[in-house]
Amino acid sequence: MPEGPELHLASLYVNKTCEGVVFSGPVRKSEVSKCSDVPFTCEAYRITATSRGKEVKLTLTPLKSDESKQRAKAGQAVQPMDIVFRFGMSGFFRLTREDELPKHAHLRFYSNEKPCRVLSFVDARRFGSWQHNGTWQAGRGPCIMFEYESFRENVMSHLSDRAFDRPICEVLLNQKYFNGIGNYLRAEILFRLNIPPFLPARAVLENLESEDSCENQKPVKNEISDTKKASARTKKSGVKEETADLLRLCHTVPLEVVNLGGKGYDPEKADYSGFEAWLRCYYVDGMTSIRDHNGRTMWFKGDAGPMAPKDSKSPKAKKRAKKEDDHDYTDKKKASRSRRESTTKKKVKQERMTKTPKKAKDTRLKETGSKRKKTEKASDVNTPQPETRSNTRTRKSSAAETIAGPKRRNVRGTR
DNA sequence: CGTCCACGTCTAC
DNA sequence: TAGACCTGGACGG
Repeated sequence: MPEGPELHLASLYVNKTCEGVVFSGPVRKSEVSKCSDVPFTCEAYRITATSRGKEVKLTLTPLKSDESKQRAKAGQAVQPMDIVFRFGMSGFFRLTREDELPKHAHLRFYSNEKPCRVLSFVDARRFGSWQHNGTWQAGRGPCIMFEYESFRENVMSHLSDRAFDRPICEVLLNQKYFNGIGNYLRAEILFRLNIPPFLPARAVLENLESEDSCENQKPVKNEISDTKKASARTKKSGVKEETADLLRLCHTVPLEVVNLGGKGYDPEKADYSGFEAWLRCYYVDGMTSIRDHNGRTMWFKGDAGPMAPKDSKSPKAKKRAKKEDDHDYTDKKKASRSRRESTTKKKVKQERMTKTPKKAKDTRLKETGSKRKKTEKASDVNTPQPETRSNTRTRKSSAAETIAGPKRRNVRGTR
């Protein structure tokens, strides 16, 4: 879930699903999580959420009652508490019944309902984190989506910062200036403007206005617009996109994802196809990809630009699958695209660009030998898990999803 | 089975 | 500027 739009969608999800829900008791943490315990307990409290860039803040608000003194005495919270979350690569929130806790539910808030429900912070890879009594992380810039003017000002007034010595695609991941932009957004944004990703950032930015020249057109807003959208579609890349500059697209492109109304980037979910169809560049068949200086895959089309890594390594063009898992709240199915499929063309390109494909940082360790670490893993959730898939793993690729499942994607040049 | 890859930070040499 | 931190899906043998 984790770029600006997904974080914001997560906050909307919490506000929507937890509206009117009364939570009760202590906040509970999984055994495996290394994040701090959250010292909050209360007979009755509510949960609301806000987002800023790549962070979400939950506010736990105790309900009023006459006996606040007694409560305070009993160690119960009286004051609200804020908890600030970062999602890492895999974090999200989910409200479920207590007997259906998701795997990797590392922080949990229990309702006082009859069949109890639980709001969980779920994070398979555990790169996410939280901080109680937290504030927005110092050093992160204004939100690209909801603090647009100050975001823009913050960039334009700091162009002398050495941070802008780097290629534009790498600077776009600098959260001090682009709080909310992540790997798919940088690709989509640069693609819209046809900007070679490895142009020097300062050169790309220095001629932009400090104030948005498109000011009149106002932010994209959460307009669940009516019917005019259809026509706007047809003449896409009309005025708007052509006059919009890079900084403005850092604002509008993420808001497009919010307005898609799904979950954003989340291949596991049923409504991923809407997001997938929205992507024009990232992971799209026919586009080029190389690794930037930090080992992150940059997707683009055409010229890479002068600051491209010399020995440039292009990652293997892998395919991606969406699995049909349907336990979703909104089941709006769509025909799944088959856009990232054939790799034939890319292979040729790879041959040219690839020297020694460096391994993903992510995985390098395992392979370089270091044997298995000690940690005999405790169950992720301290709730007993029905350990259905023990070591007798069956390849499950054939059941459930054959109908419209992954097979589709592999359609090669059948055109 | 093993390898590669993934929406992101962090901190240590 | 490398690693470290993690799990799991897709794919290849």
